[in-house]
Amino acid sequence: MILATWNINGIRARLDYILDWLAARKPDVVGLQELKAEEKNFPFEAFRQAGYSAVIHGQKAWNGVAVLSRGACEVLQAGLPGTSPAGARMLAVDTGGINFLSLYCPNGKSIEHPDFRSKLSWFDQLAVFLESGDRIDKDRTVIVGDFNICPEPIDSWNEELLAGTIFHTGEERQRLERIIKIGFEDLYRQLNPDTRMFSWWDYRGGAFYKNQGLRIDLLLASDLIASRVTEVYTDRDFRKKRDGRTPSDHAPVIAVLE
DNA sequence: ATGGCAGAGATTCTCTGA
Repeated sequence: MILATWNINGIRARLDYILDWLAARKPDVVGLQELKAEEKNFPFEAFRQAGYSAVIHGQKAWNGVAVLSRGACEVLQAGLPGTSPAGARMLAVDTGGINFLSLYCPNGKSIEHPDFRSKLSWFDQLAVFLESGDRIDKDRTVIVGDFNICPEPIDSWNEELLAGTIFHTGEERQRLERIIKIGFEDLYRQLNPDTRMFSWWDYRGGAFYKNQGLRIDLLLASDLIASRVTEVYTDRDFRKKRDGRTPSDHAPVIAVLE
């Protein structure tokens, strides 16, 4: 079974690129983020023809999350309770016996900006939701998405330069740690304890070819599911321009389960 | 090489992203 997460930076601008990726990697369940579209503009039919059902929680212009699955999806929760002003950033479904969450966590802009405090609150609400056990069976849950936090110094291209700035603060890292302590594993780090590999590179300044990136796109899984994982990798080829098609600034991250 | 921002929305410019 192949699970994946991908911030695709605009579903309408990226559709052909995503279809190429689905054909190449054949994932079973995919969490998508940053749809930048309402449900009425989501290309359900193109995904159906590619063999995927889709459920989405969208909004106009910004944010938006979806789950693609080869099997049927039952929506467990659309939107994180208590956070509606922050936008469409969470969708939980049951598919293939797994509770699968696609998250687009708030960015926060900078530590001085009001959005930074909102970001921390959003993570607090997420922890409350997960700890409550309402709607979600924690023992068979996978949480994927763009967390907009560098978990550890190894996950940044330049911790020395960026320590204490957005994505690199103790307050953010404590929030992520609280989520993980509920009972999840960071699948990439579990299988690759010492590897520096990123999932996002800025479009600007040649950041991709200079490998100035961050690992902010994560797959978390309950211990039971984590024990079945055999391989986790960033699909770096799909951060490159392909056949003249523009990539997202994030690469897909893929986990293989036996 | 992977090449030097990009997408959406309201109007040729602003806002946002990480």
